[in-house]
Amino acid sequence: MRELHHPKTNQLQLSAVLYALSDPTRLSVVRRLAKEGERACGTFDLPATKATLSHHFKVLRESGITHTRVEGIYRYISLRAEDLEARFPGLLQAVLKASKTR
Amino acid sequence: MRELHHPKTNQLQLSAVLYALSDPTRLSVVRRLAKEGERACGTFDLPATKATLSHHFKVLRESGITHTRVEGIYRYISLRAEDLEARFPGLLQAVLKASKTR
DNA sequence: GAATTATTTCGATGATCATCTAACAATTGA
DNA sequence: TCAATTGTTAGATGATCATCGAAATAATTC
Repeated sequence: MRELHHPKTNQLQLSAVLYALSDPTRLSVVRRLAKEGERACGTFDLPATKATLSHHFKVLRESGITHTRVEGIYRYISLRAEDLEARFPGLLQAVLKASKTR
Repeated sequence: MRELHHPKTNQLQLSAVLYALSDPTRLSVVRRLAKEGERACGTFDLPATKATLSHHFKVLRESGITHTRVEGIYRYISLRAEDLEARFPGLLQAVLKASKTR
């Protein structure tokens, strides 16, 4: 298995995080993770092909918003909520709250 | 003078706001406005041509982050801090705070 | 080992973006 | 009216992006 790259908490870039969150599909993923916790890649019901979703998961992971855990045939994605809170206090909660007011 | 378009507070789109803030040049503008208040377009000391800055000011205005006031030969830009707080509570403050930790 | 399942990667496409120069528009002051 | 100042707009360019289908990778099961 290839090693998956996860940036360290103190290396997270605000611009990259904001950019990642600015895409509606990726924000949907983040919301789902916040509400329901860790999920396998294939369990998001979103209007995009698996190739497109894989791309979005990569953007989220490389920006430091999510963590991907490989287990057998699956890849489980989770929010790096504590890391985000440590690096950018209040940001994730504000975005999640804002994302509810459509 | 042309009328400048400013979206209403309840129409602000989270995606557009996050996207606008994800650009380092635009974030610099927002930080300056937050710290020093209303400024004319030409008084930002940023490494870009006036055409490029004008583009960034437009993105900020159309996302609802800033307000542009025309006065004579100048255009004064200010943060719509109250509107942002009303629509997306805590978001601006979290971003501003995060932008200090390089 | 072959088939199945989950996901990534490759290669392509059309769209959007930041950036620039140059031209334009609007206001003010001489 | 002319010149100077401030800022926008037009048009172009190269880069990046979201998206897709198809091929590839990796793990599991038969």
